[in-house]
Amino acid sequence: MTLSILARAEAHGLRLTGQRRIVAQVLEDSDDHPDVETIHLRACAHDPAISVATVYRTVNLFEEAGILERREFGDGRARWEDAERDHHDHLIDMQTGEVIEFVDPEIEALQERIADRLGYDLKGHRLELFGVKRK
Amino acid sequence: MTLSILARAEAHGLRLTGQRRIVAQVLEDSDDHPDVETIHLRACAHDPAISVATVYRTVNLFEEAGILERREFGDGRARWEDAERDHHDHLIDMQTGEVIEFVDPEIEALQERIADRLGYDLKGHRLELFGVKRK
DNA sequence: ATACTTGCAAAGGCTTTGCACCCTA
DNA sequence: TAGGGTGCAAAGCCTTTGCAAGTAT
Repeated sequence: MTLSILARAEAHGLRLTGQRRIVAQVLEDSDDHPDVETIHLRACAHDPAISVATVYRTVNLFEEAGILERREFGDGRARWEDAERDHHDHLIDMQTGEVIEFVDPEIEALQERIADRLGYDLKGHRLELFGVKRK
Repeated sequence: MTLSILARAEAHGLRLTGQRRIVAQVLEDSDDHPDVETIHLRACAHDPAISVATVYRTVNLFEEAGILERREFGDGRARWEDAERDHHDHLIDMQTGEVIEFVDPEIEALQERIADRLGYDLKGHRLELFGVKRK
């Protein structure tokens, strides 16, 4: 079972303000990897008064609590997603910025093996493949 | 055989100014993944008058020419390295920012297979594993 | 009631760019 | 010489932060 973002925030003892509930809901409803600007835009649909600063503070807070994960796809801004989503990796189209999610069973094993070889712990690991779509 | 950065710049018809020669030399001599600030610092050892703006313009120019490759390790600034270095991947310590280079033959095959499956061309591909060192 | 949160606007860090001057080919 | 390059400082973007006012517990 997986608790909702809000439930996990509460479990972490975080204060549940109206703004945090909204940001949590927005990310709960997102299947993509929204940046702060996008999250803010979606949050404004619930409460037009919410500020970008609060969105920044909330996602950072949730990240520290292990509720969200920050992604960097090379376009200079952070993307966010629920840390409890099923593990998957990303393929980024360096020309269009498009993000493809995929799962490959071998990658799981490979990542562990490499981390092991190098003495690293890949909890919360990610794989990023950068490429361009074939014509 | 692999031409020097400077030789490749010349081959691309780029104008070889004093500043570009220096930036090329600095990167030729670098075994790490310097950011612009670091490149500028090293360049100043050759010519204290070189400006950061020129370093930015030069690395971007060299990237467009396929001479250098830009890396993003999640710390908000770009790192640069010779595009002709032997292919390798990176493991980034998310706590210290340390960058480990490594090569794994299976990754080569895996990357190709995944790219193939997804219809992508991974020329100039990269793998980034994010983790923290085991205690 | 108190400690924490928010909005606003200013500031920070990295990168790009306009402009006048300078230099390579 | 002519077209491109450089330095400087200003501006752009994304993100963080100081402060006064507001709010969850």
